[in-house]
Amino acid sequence: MRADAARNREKVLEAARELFAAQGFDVPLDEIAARAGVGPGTVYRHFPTKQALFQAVTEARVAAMIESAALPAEDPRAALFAFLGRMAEEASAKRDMSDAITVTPELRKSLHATLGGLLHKAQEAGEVRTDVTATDLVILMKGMLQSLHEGGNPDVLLQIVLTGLQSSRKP
Amino acid sequence: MRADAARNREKVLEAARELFAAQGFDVPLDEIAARAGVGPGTVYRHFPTKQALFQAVTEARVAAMIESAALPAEDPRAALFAFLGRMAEEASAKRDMSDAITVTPELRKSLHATLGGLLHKAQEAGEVRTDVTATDLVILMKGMLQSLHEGGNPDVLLQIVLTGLQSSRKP
DNA sequence: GACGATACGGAACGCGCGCCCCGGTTGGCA
DNA sequence: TGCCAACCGGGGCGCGCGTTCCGTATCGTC
Repeated sequence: MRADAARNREKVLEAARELFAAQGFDVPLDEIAARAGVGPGTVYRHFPTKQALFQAVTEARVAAMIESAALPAEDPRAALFAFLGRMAEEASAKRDMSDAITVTPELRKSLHATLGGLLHKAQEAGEVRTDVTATDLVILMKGMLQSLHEGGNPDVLLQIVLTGLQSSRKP
Repeated sequence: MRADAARNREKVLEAARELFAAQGFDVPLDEIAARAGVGPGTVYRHFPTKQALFQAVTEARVAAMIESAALPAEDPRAALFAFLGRMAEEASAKRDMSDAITVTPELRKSLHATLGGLLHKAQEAGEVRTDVTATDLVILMKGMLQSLHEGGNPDVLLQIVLTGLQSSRKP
């Protein structure tokens, strides 16, 4: 690959990172190109489609999140809740996290699998209500993450969901 | 107004009711016109804009929901939860309920006011966590209502939110 | 320094959709 | 029954956006 090609590819990725994070998947591709200081055609030389560019930007962050979930094997409930908290944190800072679940089937599947594992362990330990499925959880989180961009208080919303997930053991 | 004009207006409303309910606000207006058996121009003779048609379809249902919230003055927590349940029920049957919050500022304000009243009473009674605002609740509900259309189990999702809303009184 | 391959920019295309306009038609009053 | 106003249908416009195409510029090699 030619030197300037590599440079432009990096400029495009940089611009895409910023704009996807600020405005989500819906940002026009021409805007990304303009910010990168290149033409739209150049973007398409490096990425076959807008979705591919989006995936290139988001999949690393999602992968990092998922990896971080595998580390601590202590309390299953804490592990699940920490992961959900991490998701909320990421999503309230960058608008593309919630879109990633919708736009890219691969990322959605990865998240589904990870959440499913954490959820199952927490349920086996009797810490989380057993009528929730991994699919429910992904969907609920997607809704909540989107809510974060509309002015909802992140801490409160997350707390509501986390509290609601816990098993209702009658005192 | 001429007789056939009134008839067409009703046919448009009927088609709009069905299609907005099935597909949400994003359904093309031409599709509504086709289903009503009229041309797009006819739709615009009766409603100045697509949004106006949407509002004409949804505002009656929202108003009915809001009225039903004023009736029972018993347990404040039950009143709030019943209303949220009603919202969830309506939204899982008709896809336009969640869009109504987004698209029509008036309806959003009505809902905000109603939810605010119910929430405040329930909070005063110590039944609901006090760090939640009416805005948070509207936003959270909107996210949850949208989640209902993506395969989430309505009962479970609603239960999670309702449980999470309750005051955490340590047993 | 020249030449071929590679990459660039941006104009242009196709498409979908909200919205408008106009020639033809229909309803209801005199 | 005839006439005018109201109304209808649908073709068309404007716009935004993803994507493609091509003439031109640039890189790297001989």
